[in-house]
This record gives sequence, structure tokens and C-alpha cells, in this order.
Amino acid sequence: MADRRYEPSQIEPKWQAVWEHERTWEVSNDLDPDEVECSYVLEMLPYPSGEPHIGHLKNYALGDAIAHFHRRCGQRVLHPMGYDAFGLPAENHAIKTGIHPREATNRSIEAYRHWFHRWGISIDWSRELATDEPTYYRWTQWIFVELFKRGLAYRKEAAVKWCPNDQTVLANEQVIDGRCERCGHEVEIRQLEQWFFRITDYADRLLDGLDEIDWPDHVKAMQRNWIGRSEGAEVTFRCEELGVDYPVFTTRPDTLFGATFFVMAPEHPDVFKLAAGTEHEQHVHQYVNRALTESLEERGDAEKPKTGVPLGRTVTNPVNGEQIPMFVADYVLMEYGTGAIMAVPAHDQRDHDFARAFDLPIRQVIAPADGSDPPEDTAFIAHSADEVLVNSKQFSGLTSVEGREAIVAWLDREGLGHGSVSYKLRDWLISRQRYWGCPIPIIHCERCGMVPVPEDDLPVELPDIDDYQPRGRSPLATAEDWAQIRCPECGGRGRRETDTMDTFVDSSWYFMRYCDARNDEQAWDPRVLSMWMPVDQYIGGVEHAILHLMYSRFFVKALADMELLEFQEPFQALFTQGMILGPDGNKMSSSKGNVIAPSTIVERYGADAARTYILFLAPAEQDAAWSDSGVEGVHRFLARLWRLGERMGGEAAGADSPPDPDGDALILVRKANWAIEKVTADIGGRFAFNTAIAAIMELVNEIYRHPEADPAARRFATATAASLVFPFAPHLACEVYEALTGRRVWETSWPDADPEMLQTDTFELVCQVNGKVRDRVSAPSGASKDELEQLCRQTRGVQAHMDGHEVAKVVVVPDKLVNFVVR
RNA sequence: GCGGCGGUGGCGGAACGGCAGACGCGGUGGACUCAAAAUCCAUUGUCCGAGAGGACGUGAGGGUUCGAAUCCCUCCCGCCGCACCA
Repeated sequence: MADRRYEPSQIEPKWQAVWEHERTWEVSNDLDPDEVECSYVLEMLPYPSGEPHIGHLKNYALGDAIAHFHRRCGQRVLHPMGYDAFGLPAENHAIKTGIHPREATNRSIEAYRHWFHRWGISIDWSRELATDEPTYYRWTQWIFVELFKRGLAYRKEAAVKWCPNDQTVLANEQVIDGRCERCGHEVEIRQLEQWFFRITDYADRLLDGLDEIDWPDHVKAMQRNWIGRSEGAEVTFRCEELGVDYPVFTTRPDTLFGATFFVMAPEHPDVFKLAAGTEHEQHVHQYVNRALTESLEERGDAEKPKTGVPLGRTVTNPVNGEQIPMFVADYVLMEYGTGAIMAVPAHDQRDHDFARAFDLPIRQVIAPADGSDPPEDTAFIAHSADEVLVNSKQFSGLTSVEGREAIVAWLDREGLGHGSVSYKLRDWLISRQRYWGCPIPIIHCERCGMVPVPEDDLPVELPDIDDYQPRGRSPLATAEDWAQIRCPECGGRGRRETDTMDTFVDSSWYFMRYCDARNDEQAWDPRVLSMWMPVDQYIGGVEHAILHLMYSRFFVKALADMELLEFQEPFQALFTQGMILGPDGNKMSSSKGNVIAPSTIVERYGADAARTYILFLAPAEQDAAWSDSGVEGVHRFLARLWRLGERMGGEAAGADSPPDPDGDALILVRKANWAIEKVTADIGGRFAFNTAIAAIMELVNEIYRHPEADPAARRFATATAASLVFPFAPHLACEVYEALTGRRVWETSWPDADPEMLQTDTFELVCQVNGKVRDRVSAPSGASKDELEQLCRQTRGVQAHMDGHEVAKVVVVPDKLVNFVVR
């Protein structure tokens, strides 16, 4: 009988239908956590736009492999799916076409859902959710209210990024090099009243929590960087003429004696007051006005020459009583520290540049450890442990570290300063003047102020409107009937908040809703939540390293403080996947014409080949370029396995490991056990899917190499290959495994390697002379050091290279090698 | 500037103190075929050599070690994040 060809388009839908019909991947919340081991495997939820792209395929192929592996290792696995459905692209589409964003979003969701089925991803569809559904955002609003009640959600006026072309505020992440990512227009800073979440209260806990979780170092580093904790001191400089104290933050209190001038940010509220009545008043006004209208791009350029204007006043350096001149300069930022700095030109590059430009004194107060002179043309900033203070009165001679402590202690005693910590992290601006987002559940009452919408009245549903065009305020403000409402407290006239929330708010808690997705009474049942959370393995792109991952961590910590949950970190382990680049090695983009559509690949080679290839291509955390011939190679491998199943299948002979194999059969049984061991370690231990797949390829190659081996051994080896390939190519694996064993591979547990079959009677002993391989010889496993040395000595290669030399030393590594060191 | 990651055949990569280049792609030769596709087998780091074999080889240089792609130091190159953050 001629073999049937490997036709993925026929076998894949067949198994997908079985899984859908039998709801194979659904998991119950009625589990006793003491009896079953639970595992929560989660990929970042997609933003539904158009159709899924190749990065989605990689993300979900990766997560699915882990989910399948956990299941077959005996765990109950929660592996849900949902959609981050609010967001700007759908709204822009609506502005252009007039089609409601909900409609476009739902179309995309359907496409995504279709492809997830077609890819054979093992999802518990009973928990599916979308963040734009009122049943979901009702609880997003509830969380907002809880945060508001505790002062963690607040409203204040702040300098925010504003695009004058699109008439809306932008998130920091939507500003690329000072320009709007959508229209390319230069972004302005505007003072506007906005909603914030008080994430800065959690800065230290967000920092400390990183030590408790199993995340990639670079992601932890990025978060630490973003939080930007600096230890130092706050030091008070007094302006005697005005009688005002100006505190500054410094990380180098040991350089206080080198402070020769004082600089304020142009935005500092006291600048005009200070300059008033001095000869510089006019000049200061001009300078400040210019600085405030400068673009972010110009302002942020560290290379441009330092500019500034004297304020015509002095402050007192608290350590030595010196009067030092005050300046206003745009290199000092209002948003960091106190908006004013003490300038130490000898030991800070920026202060040094400014001092040179304005011919100000530069006084060295730190000397290099080796007594050499620091460079004159640049600031001496490097600080090793044993640098010492000079020109610093009673502190001279102390090391830099000692000096810091001693000076801070002195300031503290004199009431002139104290140790202090500063952060780069800012509070999270969450309000948007946009339509397609979750309404902020607040009512502004003329009498009561800001009143949260009562829990029973949630959700505040997003009303339908006609015109989505932003005009400097939320399009929701035009929905007058909706916006006008009675105050829930006094019954008087009130008006709804018309801003919506940043979509990152929606995605900061979705992983908890999955646990109890159909709960109408509460956001989650704490008992159910504690069964699944925290997520055991989270998988997604590194582009979310800061924002989404930081916000979610903040949410969990804040909710834990309200005793609404019992854990401190949402994602115990994180895996960040690399990007799939176009065949030309560049990032895929339609303008470059190098986009590989998953639909094309899946239609041509099948979902199994597409999924397996993506994981085989390179280590999953790494970026890698797509290759058409590469996916063909993986398709060939799957077809080779398929043909083995075709030839051996059918006869109800089973596929157990044959007893006492020998000859070729023994080779195959050993190779199969080697592969079990290797694949288990590679998937379970280190996410090395590429080498796991390579090991299965080796096993299949070995079966082809021994066509005359005992059929029982060949069946066992083939069934093992099918079993091991299941997490990557589930449909083919089911087909081959069923043909050989009559069983469903997902219902069988992950194979264990037989320790006896992992051992061999002999091994290839490597014979080295002076560390160079000179021969190899077969040696019995477990042989003694003496035996191995003798065996090795007798080989031709070793004798040829030892001839006439004296053996100085012999190194024997049992079961591996012998090295003769000769002179 | 600060922080992180990386540099191995023609290509993606493997090995992460013990045989460098597993596996795949690509190349070459062969089998099957009227032919092609598909499939199967062999071969494939560089140089020298007819061959046996030898020399060289993991960005550069140094060190530790019996032994280094792997550990340590110095440097070069590339990528990513943050950045006038005091």
C-alpha cells in the first residue's frame, strides 16, 4: 500500500475539532489545591488589530509548548486567552471611516480567535474576555474607585505631553524623539489637570520585589533603571537677601566644599521673584520664556553648549558660609530632585561645562587615590573606593565614602540637611482625552467635589457618539445627556468625568480576571485567585519590559495592601521572546515588503511546521530572521516522522519499550531514552526549544539509519518521537501516536527515561597529549583510572606523540578522557 | 555618560572547564526515474598532503589551568534600554 502523503491541511482540522468538541483544555476552579498541582501559563494578551502577525504565532507557540509540557507532567494548567480591546488604532480608524471602534475591534477579535483555533493552541475558551466588554471594565472601574478611596488615584495639574495636531495628550511611550508617533508633529508640554496613580509610593517595594522573582536580568535591570533610585542628601542653601531656604538634592555630599555656584531650573517657581529688581531681571524673563517654548528635542540635547543667565542673587554654602552666585539654566530639570542644584564644576561634567562657559571658579575637592592630578579640561567624576577629600576643612583626608557620611551627619546636626533618596519614577498619568477607553467612574459635583460612582451603579458604560474627532477634550464631553448626572451624595447637579483611562490600566489586572472570568458578584473570588495566582510562567515581548510589567506589579501590590489578594508579585517567572525578523534580517514592515504572514505559512506548510520551525529557528529569547527554506526543512522532518508512523501504524502491536533489546534495537531504545532525557531537560529546565527539537530530529534520523532493527524497537522509538514532539507539533503527534498505540497522546503522561537505557557498556575514551586530542579508543564504562591510563598509553596516536618525552603528569577524567603532560 | 546583551563554518545556531561546529539551511556527488518532483544515501571549517596524517581555527591581546569558545583582566566592534536624573 502506498503511504498517504503528509497533508497537514487534512489532519490538523480533525484534531482541532476533537479538542473544541470535547473542551479538552478547559480547567475547573473546583479543584483541591492540596490534591492537584496547579500551573498558570500565560502569554501577554494581544491587541486585536487586523490579523495576528508572526510575533503572535511565536508567542502562543511558545506558551502552548510550556502549557502542554506542564499538563503532561501531571499539572492542572490554566491557559486562557483574551483581547486588549480598547485603544487608539481602532479609534483612529473610526475617525477616518465613521465605523464604530467596537465593530472594527470585534472583527479583529474574530480573526484572532479563528487563527488561534487554526494554530491548535490549547486554550481554555470558557474564560475568554475582552477589556472593552462592560462585564470586564465594570471591574476596572471598581479597582479605580478602590484606588481613589485610598488616595492612590488622584487628580492634579501637571506638565504633560500634548500633540497640537491631534489635539490630545499623549502617553510618554507615544512620544518618539520629541515627536508624536502618529503624525510626526513636535510635541508640546502643557500644564493640564489630569488623573494619576500614585505608583511612586511603591518605588522601593517595586525595587525590592525584583529580588523575589525569576525574570531575565535585563528586564530587572530596565525596571531598576526606570525607577532610578539614587541615595544622597538634601542640603539647604539659604538666600539671605530674600530670607528663603532652597533645598537641593545631591548624590555627592562629599563634594559640598566644591560647590561654587547654584543653578535653578527655568520652571522653578521662584526664578522671577529672585531676579526681580536686579539688573538681570529682563534677561531672566527672556531666557525663561525661550527655554519654556523650546522643544523637548532641543532641550534634551546634552551635547549643545550650556546656556544660562545670572539671577543677581547669592546663596550660602552651608558647609563653609561662602556666598555663591545663583543662575537659571535649562540643563537643570524641574521634574527631578528639587528643581535646583548645587554646582560642583570640578567633579560634574555638566557643571564643569557651565563653569567654563561662564568663567566660574572650579575648585577640586576630591583627589585620585594614587595622588595624581585629575584632568584639567574635564571634570573628575570617576569615583573609586579610595579617593580622598581635599580642600574640605575638617573632612579633608577622609575617603569619598567616609566623607559622604561625615558631611551628612554634620549637616543633620546643624539642621542644614539630611540623608535623602530620590527617584526617577513619576506617578502614572492615566487619563486620556479619547473615546475608545474605559470611562473614569467619577462625578464632579459642584458641592461635593469629586465623588466616585457607587459600586452598584458600575459599570459606567461608554456611550455611543457620532463624532470621534478629538478637539482638545474627550469626545465624550459632547455626549451631554450622558455627562449630566445627579451627584450620588447630595443629589445636586453633577457632571461625569469625560476622560477615559489609559489602556495599560485595562491590562494591569486581566490575568486575575481570567481566574474567575464569569464571576458577576465580584472581580474575583479570593479563594479562586489564590489557587492560580501568581502566574507561574508569563511569556511576551521585551517591549513591555517596563510599562505593562511595572504597572501590573504596582496593581498587585496596591490591591494586596487592601487585602484583596494574598500575593505581592503577579508574575513569578517571565520569559521574553525575541522578534522574528524578515528574511532580509530587518524588522518586518510593509514598507520594506519583508512581512511574512502566518496565514500564508500555515496554509502552505501547516500549523505544526510553522510552530515547530519558529521554535527551532534560534533560541526563543533571541531575535532571528525568517527563512523559507528553513521552514521547509522542518516540514521535511515532520514528514519523515509521519512516514514512519504510516509504515508502522495500523497493526495493533503497541509501542512499549521492548524487553532486553540488543544490536540495532538496543541502539534505538537507547537513543529514544537519550532523547526523552534531553527534551525533558531542555523544555523544563531552560526553555531551549531549539535543541529539544534538534534532539527529536536526531532520534528520527537514527530510526531511518536502522531500517532492519527489531520492529518493536522501531515502534517504540517512533512513538517516543511523536510523544516528545507533541508540545511543538500537536496535530502530527496525535496522529502518529494514535496510529502506533491507539491512544491519545495528550492523555498519556510525559515519558520518563529508563535510567538503565541511559547507560552504555563502553564509551569513546579521548586520549590527549598536552591537551591535544591524539587518539580515541573504546573503553568499558566505569573502568578504573589505571585501566584507562593503560588503554590510552597503548594507542598509536599517543605513542607517536610521547616518543622520547618524559611524562610529567597524567590527568584522568573517568568515563571521559586521559591527558598525558609530557616535557 | 549609565545599565544590559552579544561577537563561533557560506547562513541560523550547538557545545558553556574536557572530542569546537549537534540539528537545520545551503553546496557537492550518487541512487531511484524516460524525465522531473518527491524520497533515500554519502560528503561538506580553512590550509598543506596523492594518502595516512598534520597544522591552523570560536572579534584582538594577555592571564588562570594538565586542558579555555566557556573563567579572569585589557581592548575593539555590534545591538537594546535609559539619559543634561544633579
